[in-house]
Amino acid sequence: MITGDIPPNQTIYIKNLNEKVKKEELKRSLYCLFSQYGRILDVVNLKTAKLRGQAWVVFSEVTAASNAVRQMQNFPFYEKPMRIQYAKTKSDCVAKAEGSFVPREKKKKQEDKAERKRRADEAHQSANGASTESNGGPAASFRNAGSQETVVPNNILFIQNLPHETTGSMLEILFQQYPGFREVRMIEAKPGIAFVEFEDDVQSSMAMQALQGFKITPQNPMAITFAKK
DNA sequence: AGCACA
Repeated sequence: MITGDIPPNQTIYIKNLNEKVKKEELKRSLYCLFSQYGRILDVVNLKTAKLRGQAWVVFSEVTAASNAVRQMQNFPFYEKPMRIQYAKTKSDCVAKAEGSFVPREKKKKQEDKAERKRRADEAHQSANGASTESNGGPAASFRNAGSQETVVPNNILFIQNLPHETTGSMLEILFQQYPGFREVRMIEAKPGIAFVEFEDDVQSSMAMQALQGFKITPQNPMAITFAKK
């Protein structure tokens, strides 16, 4: 098992990422791709010699991380299958949120010593403002959080809950703005649904994330899932 | 392969 014996963590560690992708694009793509599993607090990616090709995605819940580890395992992302594990340690943004953040200074020598020292300091002077800052990234959204059903990615999206008067060209306007768009297919006999095809799974995932819940009318939030194979 | 917080 790829996760080995690493205990569950709300942060996932991803390796085997395509190192040619620029950092900002990679972070944005990871954000889009993984926000289907839950609210994302942070995405960390460094391009140093030791850390390129790897990233951390911090979820607000461990259950979201668990689903992501299982369901996105080996997902082809920029030509390379993602290898996903739980992170080995707590992310700084999580520690900050719960007020236990200790800025690291030297190496990772004896950090429980540092922890003790911090506690002592706090006892003396109890003025410690824990700042909860969230990093940049596209607008957050969470859906499917905690869902147990297995998501099988597909380059074809299945759209439901459309108003019956929706036309193919209306959907085309919406979906063609996302890279990899191929075509919209409506089923004459079945109003309210449509299929939208992209070149690959990554691109269809991005469009799904971007347009999930989009309302053509106030009563019709789009429900987008991957089409069944 | 590589577990950080530019």
